[in-house]
Amino acid sequence: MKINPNDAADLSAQIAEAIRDAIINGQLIVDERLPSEAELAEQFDVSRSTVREALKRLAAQSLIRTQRGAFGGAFVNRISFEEAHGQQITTSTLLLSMNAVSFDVACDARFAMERACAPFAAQHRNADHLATMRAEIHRQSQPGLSDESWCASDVAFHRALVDAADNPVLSYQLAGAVEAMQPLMNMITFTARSRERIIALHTDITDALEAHDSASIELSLVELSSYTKTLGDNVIAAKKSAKKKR
Amino acid sequence: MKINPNDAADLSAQIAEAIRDAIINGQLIVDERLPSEAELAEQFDVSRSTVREALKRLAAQSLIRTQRGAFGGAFVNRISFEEAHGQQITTSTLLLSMNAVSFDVACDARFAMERACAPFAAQHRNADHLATMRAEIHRQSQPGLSDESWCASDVAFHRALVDAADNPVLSYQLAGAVEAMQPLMNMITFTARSRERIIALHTDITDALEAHDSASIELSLVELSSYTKTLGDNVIAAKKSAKKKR
DNA sequence: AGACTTTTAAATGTCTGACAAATGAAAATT
DNA sequence: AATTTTCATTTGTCAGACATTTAAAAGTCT
Repeated sequence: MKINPNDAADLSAQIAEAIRDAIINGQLIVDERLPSEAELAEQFDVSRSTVREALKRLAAQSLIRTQRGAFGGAFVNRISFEEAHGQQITTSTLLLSMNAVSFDVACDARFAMERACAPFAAQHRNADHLATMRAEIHRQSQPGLSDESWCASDVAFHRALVDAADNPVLSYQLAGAVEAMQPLMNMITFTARSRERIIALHTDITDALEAHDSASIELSLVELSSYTKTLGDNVIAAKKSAKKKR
Repeated sequence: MKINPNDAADLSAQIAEAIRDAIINGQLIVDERLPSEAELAEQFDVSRSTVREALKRLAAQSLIRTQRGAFGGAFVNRISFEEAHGQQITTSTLLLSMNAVSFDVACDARFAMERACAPFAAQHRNADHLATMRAEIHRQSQPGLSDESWCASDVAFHRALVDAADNPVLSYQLAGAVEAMQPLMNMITFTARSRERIIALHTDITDALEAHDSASIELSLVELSSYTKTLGDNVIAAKKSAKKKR
């Protein structure tokens, strides 16, 4: 593990990169203990503070975890789906909000990926998934449901659909996409009529899932996507006309 | 922006979280300058080193960038698709390698997501995409191509297909999944016969893309997925019997 | 001998103070 | 007016100190 003196970057960034590379290409394995900060400082010929800054960078990416005390230190961390998921949400949310990603583009991506789950969900769904989805549909039909609760229930519904695919990699990717969309979805105020329409599609999806009918799930998702985009476009149009009036 | 004294976590982690939250919920906007390290140290009532460790955590997630000199400082960073993509590859690669994700599960996820792109790719593909894909197919047909070059060309082919969808969000998600799969794909040694079969499917996909025939693309992708899984299973079976013999 | 307590060494977490290096604004010079 | 120099500000790095945590090791008691 060497650092390149020609590299213009900060020492702490270079050291972090060197250790990161060692982890990625397997020179450091899961749960292996890194040398102590003092030893690393000596190895890289830098001060302990510089090593610490490098380690904090790695900790921020869940690549290592640290433990205080004797026999403590920095250990290569087995990154969990949950941790990865949390990071993905942060990144994706900011990516969408900072890069002026249009509602349509985000919506297309989200429903397309969800559609990718359909065949597996149709195959692996069990009674629990169906029960969760029907419970959420029931909650969604409740009159007087706040917009916030409606959205939360919507997420729970789709999350159950994704989880039905029984593929942790898909769940991780999808859950990230769905959650990152939330701030955009929150712009929409769901009227009673639009809720009714969405509930009908949710019911179709659940029925199709129960019948192991992947094609029908996909069809309903496409419809749901296009309907959601229509709602989004209306919000944008309303904003524009409000601006004009002003 | 306050830190919670009851929180058991390190001060630098708490401070990083406080600033991260401020960025996510819009209290700090893109390109806004954060207070200097000395000022932050005073605000949070900690030393400058602690603040610096917090800032390095944020820098590792591309949430801020720093600049030296007068009028320098830490600025909220507009995270680019490229940066996010890089982070996703690191995370996804480690996730797969560290959590004993089976080849089948990863393969399912990868091709399912790629399949999600098909309708958009069929709609938005242009001559450049087709040319890239045909060029990669041509490279793949070259005899004596190393396994490494074969894999690189395979990635380039699929990347072109994904990019044809003309949806940056999908591209970012997919490219991550495809690249994260690489270490697993590298376990496979592609025989001349298996290459031939894959090239045939690549050709089918490209033809279907040219014909705007989304359904055919999806069909070929499903076949490609199942064929790739077969190859993977063979490798695993071969390993197992080799172990037994030993 | 075994269970409990105390000590101790090692490691991370935090603080202080210092200097180096970079950088853009302002002042001085040509 | 253009160029150069100075200067204040800010991050990057270093050295050294102390606090806190932790588990092993040593000691003590029953």
